[in-house]
Amino acid sequence: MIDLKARLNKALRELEGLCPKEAISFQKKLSLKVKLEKFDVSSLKTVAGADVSYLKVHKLALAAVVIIELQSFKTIEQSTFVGEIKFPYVPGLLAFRELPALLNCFLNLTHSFDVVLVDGHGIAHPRRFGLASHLGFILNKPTVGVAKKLLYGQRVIPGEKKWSVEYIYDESNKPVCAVVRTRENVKPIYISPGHRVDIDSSLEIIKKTTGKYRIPEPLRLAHQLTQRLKSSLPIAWRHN
DNA sequence: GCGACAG
DNA sequence: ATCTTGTCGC
Repeated sequence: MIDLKARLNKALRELEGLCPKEAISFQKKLSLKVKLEKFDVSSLKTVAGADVSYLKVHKLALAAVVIIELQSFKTIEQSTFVGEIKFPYVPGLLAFRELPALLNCFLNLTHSFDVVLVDGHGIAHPRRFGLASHLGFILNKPTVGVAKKLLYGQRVIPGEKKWSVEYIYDESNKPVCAVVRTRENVKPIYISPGHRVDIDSSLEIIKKTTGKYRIPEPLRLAHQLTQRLKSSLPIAWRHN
Protein backbone atom coordinates (compact mmCIF):
# COMPACT_ATOMS: atom_id res chain seq x y z
CA MET A 1 0.00 0.00 0.00
CA ILE A 2 1.56 3.23 -1.10
CA ASP A 3 1.69 6.25 1.16
CA LEU A 4 -1.08 8.86 0.95
CA LYS A 5 1.31 11.74 0.24
CA ALA A 6 2.74 9.73 -2.64
CA ARG A 7 -0.76 9.12 -4.02
CA LEU A 8 -1.55 12.82 -3.85
CA ASN A 9 1.66 13.88 -5.55
CA LYS A 10 1.16 11.30 -8.27
CA ALA A 11 -2.39 12.55 -8.83
CA LEU A 12 -1.13 16.13 -9.01
CA ARG A 13 1.32 15.17 -11.75
CA GLU A 14 -1.33 13.31 -13.73
CA LEU A 15 -3.63 16.32 -13.69
CA GLU A 16 -1.05 18.57 -15.31
CA GLY A 17 -1.35 19.63 -18.91
CA LEU A 18 -4.58 17.88 -19.77
CA CYS A 19 -6.87 19.37 -22.39
CA PRO A 20 -10.68 19.10 -22.03
CA LYS A 21 -10.91 16.19 -24.46
CA GLU A 22 -8.32 14.17 -22.56
CA ALA A 23 -10.01 15.08 -19.29
CA ILE A 24 -13.27 13.55 -20.48
CA SER A 25 -11.56 10.27 -21.41
CA PHE A 26 -9.89 10.27 -18.02
CA GLN A 27 -13.26 10.58 -16.29
CA LYS A 28 -14.84 7.79 -18.34
CA LYS A 29 -11.99 5.48 -17.39
CA LEU A 30 -11.97 6.32 -13.68
CA SER A 31 -15.75 6.30 -13.31
CA LEU A 32 -15.58 2.50 -13.52
CA LYS A 33 -13.64 2.46 -10.26
CA VAL A 34 -16.19 4.33 -8.16
CA LYS A 35 -17.52 2.21 -5.31
CA LEU A 36 -20.93 2.88 -3.77
CA GLU A 37 -21.33 1.18 -0.42
CA LYS A 38 -23.03 1.55 2.94
CA PHE A 39 -21.29 3.76 5.44
CA ASP A 40 -21.90 3.22 9.15
CA VAL A 41 -22.91 6.71 10.21
CA SER A 42 -22.99 5.71 13.88
CA SER A 43 -19.20 5.51 13.79
CA LEU A 44 -18.84 8.99 12.31
CA LYS A 45 -16.52 11.19 14.41
CA THR A 46 -14.75 13.67 12.15
CA VAL A 47 -15.85 15.25 8.89
CA ALA A 48 -13.87 17.39 6.47
CA GLY A 49 -15.24 20.08 4.15
CA ALA A 50 -13.45 21.16 0.96
CA ASP A 51 -14.13 24.36 -0.99
CA VAL A 52 -12.49 26.67 -3.54
CA SER A 53 -12.98 30.39 -4.26
CA TYR A 54 -11.43 32.56 -6.94
CA LEU A 55 -9.71 35.88 -7.41
CA LYS A 56 -10.60 36.39 -11.03
CA VAL A 57 -8.42 39.41 -11.71
CA HIS A 58 -5.27 37.44 -10.90
CA LYS A 59 -6.34 33.98 -11.98
CA LEU A 60 -5.92 32.63 -8.48
CA ALA A 61 -7.66 29.70 -6.83
CA LEU A 62 -8.03 29.84 -3.05
CA ALA A 63 -8.74 26.47 -1.48
CA ALA A 64 -9.55 25.39 2.04
CA VAL A 65 -10.21 22.15 3.90
CA VAL A 66 -11.69 22.21 7.39
CA ILE A 67 -12.01 19.18 9.66
CA ILE A 68 -14.62 19.31 12.41
CA GLU A 69 -15.48 17.01 15.27
CA LEU A 70 -19.13 15.99 14.97
CA GLN A 71 -19.67 15.87 18.71
CA SER A 72 -18.94 19.59 19.20
CA PHE A 73 -19.12 20.93 15.64
CA LYS A 74 -15.77 22.55 16.45
CA THR A 75 -12.82 22.80 14.07
CA ILE A 76 -10.02 20.32 14.70
CA GLU A 77 -7.75 21.46 11.89
CA GLN A 78 -7.83 23.63 8.77
CA SER A 79 -5.59 23.93 5.73
CA THR A 80 -5.46 26.50 2.93
CA PHE A 81 -3.65 26.89 -0.38
CA VAL A 82 -3.41 29.62 -3.00
CA GLY A 83 -2.38 28.75 -6.54
CA GLU A 84 -2.70 29.82 -10.13
CA ILE A 85 -5.73 28.61 -12.09
CA LYS A 86 -4.57 26.38 -14.94
CA PHE A 87 -7.77 24.93 -16.35
CA PRO A 88 -10.87 26.74 -17.69
CA TYR A 89 -14.30 26.35 -16.16
CA VAL A 90 -16.15 23.79 -18.22
CA PRO A 91 -19.38 22.27 -16.87
CA GLY A 92 -18.55 18.64 -16.12
CA LEU A 93 -14.80 19.22 -15.83
CA LEU A 94 -14.71 21.19 -12.58
CA ALA A 95 -12.33 18.70 -10.97
CA PHE A 96 -9.52 19.57 -13.35
CA ARG A 97 -9.82 23.20 -12.28
CA GLU A 98 -10.13 22.73 -8.52
CA LEU A 99 -8.30 19.50 -7.65
CA PRO A 100 -4.76 20.89 -7.82
CA ALA A 101 -5.44 23.46 -5.10
CA LEU A 102 -7.51 21.04 -3.02
CA LEU A 103 -4.92 18.26 -3.12
CA ASN A 104 -2.30 20.69 -1.86
CA CYS A 105 -4.54 21.43 1.11
CA PHE A 106 -4.83 17.72 1.89
CA LEU A 107 -1.07 17.31 1.62
CA ASN A 108 -0.67 19.66 4.57
CA LEU A 109 -3.21 18.04 6.89
CA THR A 110 -1.95 16.17 9.94
CA HIS A 111 -5.26 14.99 11.39
CA SER A 112 -7.39 12.15 10.06
CA PHE A 113 -11.06 12.35 9.03
CA ASP A 114 -13.81 9.84 8.35
CA VAL A 115 -15.48 11.45 5.32
CA VAL A 116 -15.10 14.52 3.12
CA LEU A 117 -17.91 16.82 2.01
CA VAL A 118 -17.10 18.40 -1.33
CA ASP A 119 -18.45 21.59 -2.90
CA GLY A 120 -19.76 20.07 -6.14
CA HIS A 121 -21.42 16.91 -7.47
CA GLY A 122 -20.34 13.29 -7.07
CA ILE A 123 -21.99 10.75 -9.41
CA ALA A 124 -24.79 13.16 -10.35
CA HIS A 125 -22.61 13.97 -13.34
CA PRO A 126 -22.71 13.34 -17.12
CA ARG A 127 -20.06 10.62 -16.78
CA ARG A 128 -20.82 9.69 -13.15
CA PHE A 129 -17.52 11.20 -12.05
CA GLY A 130 -17.85 14.67 -10.63
CA LEU A 131 -15.38 16.51 -8.39
CA ALA A 132 -16.47 14.64 -5.25
CA SER A 133 -15.97 11.24 -6.90
CA HIS A 134 -12.60 12.23 -8.32
CA LEU A 135 -11.33 13.53 -4.98
CA GLY A 136 -12.63 10.46 -3.18
CA PHE A 137 -10.88 8.16 -5.62
CA ILE A 138 -7.56 9.95 -5.21
CA LEU A 139 -7.80 10.04 -1.41
CA ASN A 140 -9.35 6.57 -1.31
CA LYS A 141 -11.76 8.00 1.25
CA PRO A 142 -15.56 8.28 1.52
CA THR A 143 -16.72 11.52 -0.11
CA VAL A 144 -20.11 13.18 -0.52
CA GLY A 145 -20.92 15.76 -3.18
CA VAL A 146 -22.87 18.84 -2.04
CA ALA A 147 -23.98 21.18 -4.83
CA LYS A 148 -26.19 24.24 -4.92
CA LYS A 149 -27.25 23.85 -8.55
CA LEU A 150 -28.28 21.06 -10.91
CA LEU A 151 -25.71 19.70 -13.35
CA TYR A 152 -27.15 16.38 -14.46
CA GLY A 153 -30.64 14.91 -14.57
CA GLN A 154 -34.27 15.89 -14.31
CA ARG A 155 -35.01 18.93 -12.16
CA VAL A 156 -37.29 18.09 -9.21
CA ILE A 157 -38.51 20.14 -6.28
CA PRO A 158 -38.82 18.70 -2.75
CA GLY A 159 -41.49 19.84 -0.28
CA GLU A 160 -41.06 23.04 1.72
CA LYS A 161 -40.56 21.33 5.07
CA LYS A 162 -37.09 20.72 6.48
CA TRP A 163 -35.62 17.41 5.25
CA SER A 164 -38.12 16.99 2.43
CA VAL A 165 -36.34 14.96 -0.26
CA GLU A 166 -36.79 14.19 -3.92
CA TYR A 167 -34.53 12.01 -6.06
CA ILE A 168 -32.87 12.34 -9.43
CA TYR A 169 -32.31 9.18 -11.51
CA ASP A 170 -29.89 8.18 -14.26
CA GLU A 171 -30.71 6.44 -17.57
CA SER A 172 -30.87 3.08 -15.81
CA ASN A 173 -33.42 4.51 -13.40
CA LYS A 174 -30.93 4.35 -10.54
CA PRO A 175 -31.03 7.21 -7.99
CA VAL A 176 -27.86 9.27 -8.27
CA CYS A 177 -28.83 12.42 -6.40
CA ALA A 178 -30.99 13.52 -3.46
CA VAL A 179 -32.43 17.02 -3.63
CA VAL A 180 -32.78 18.04 0.00
CA ARG A 181 -34.39 20.92 1.85
CA THR A 182 -32.00 21.57 4.74
CA ARG A 183 -34.10 24.51 6.04
CA GLU A 184 -37.65 25.64 5.51
CA ASN A 185 -38.22 28.32 2.90
CA VAL A 186 -34.72 28.00 1.52
CA LYS A 187 -33.54 26.57 -1.78
CA PRO A 188 -32.67 22.85 -1.59
CA ILE A 189 -29.17 21.44 -2.04
CA TYR A 190 -28.09 18.53 -4.24
CA ILE A 191 -26.50 15.55 -2.49
CA SER A 192 -24.77 12.79 -4.44
CA PRO A 193 -22.36 10.01 -3.48
CA GLY A 194 -18.75 10.73 -4.35
CA HIS A 195 -16.92 7.50 -3.60
CA ARG A 196 -17.20 4.68 -1.04
CA VAL A 197 -20.66 5.77 0.18
CA ASP A 198 -24.14 5.11 -1.19
CA ILE A 199 -26.94 7.62 -1.61
CA ASP A 200 -28.69 6.72 1.65
CA SER A 201 -25.50 6.98 3.68
CA SER A 202 -24.75 10.28 1.96
CA LEU A 203 -28.07 11.68 3.11
CA GLU A 204 -27.51 10.46 6.67
CA ILE A 205 -24.08 12.09 6.70
CA ILE A 206 -25.59 15.38 5.54
CA LYS A 207 -28.24 15.24 8.25
CA LYS A 208 -25.60 14.75 10.91
CA THR A 209 -23.37 17.56 9.66
CA THR A 210 -26.01 20.20 9.02
CA GLY A 211 -26.55 22.76 11.77
CA LYS A 212 -28.81 25.78 11.60
CA TYR A 213 -27.82 26.80 8.09
CA ARG A 214 -28.58 25.67 4.56
CA ILE A 215 -25.03 24.44 3.92
CA PRO A 216 -23.55 21.58 6.01
CA GLU A 217 -21.16 22.98 8.64
CA PRO A 218 -17.85 21.60 7.32
CA LEU A 219 -18.51 23.17 3.92
CA ARG A 220 -19.83 26.40 5.37
CA LEU A 221 -16.67 26.80 7.41
CA ALA A 222 -14.42 25.92 4.47
CA HIS A 223 -16.22 28.50 2.34
CA GLN A 224 -15.90 31.19 5.00
CA LEU A 225 -12.21 30.39 5.24
CA THR A 226 -11.57 30.83 1.51
CA GLN A 227 -13.39 34.15 1.62
CA ARG A 228 -11.37 35.38 4.60
CA LEU A 229 -8.22 34.13 2.93
CA LYS A 230 -9.04 36.34 -0.03
CA SER A 231 -9.51 39.35 2.25
CA SER A 232 -6.15 38.68 3.87
CA LEU A 233 -4.30 38.85 0.58
CA PRO A 234 -2.16 41.93 -0.17
CA ILE A 235 -4.38 44.86 -1.09
CA ALA A 236 -2.48 45.41 -4.33
CA TRP A 237 -3.45 41.90 -5.46
CA ARG A 238 -7.16 42.30 -4.99
CA HIS A 239 -7.56 45.87 -6.15
CA ASN A 240 -9.89 45.95 -9.17
C1' DG B 1 -30.18 23.26 -34.48
C1' DC B 2 -31.82 24.24 -29.43
C1' DG B 3 -31.43 24.12 -24.55
C1' DA B 4 -28.74 22.91 -20.28
C1' DC B 5 -24.74 23.79 -18.03
C1' DA B 6 -21.31 22.01 -10.46
C1' DG B 7 -17.81 26.31 -9.33
C1' DA C 1 -17.49 31.36 -9.01
C1' DT C 2 -16.98 36.79 -9.50
C1' DC C 3 -18.62 41.93 -9.56
C1' DT C 4 -21.61 44.56 -5.96
C1' DT C 5 -25.60 47.68 -1.74
C1' DG C 6 -29.30 47.84 -0.06
C1' DT C 7 -33.35 45.63 1.21
C1' DC C 8 -37.44 42.48 2.04
C1' DG C 9 -38.97 38.66 5.01
C1' DC C 10 -38.91 34.57 8.22
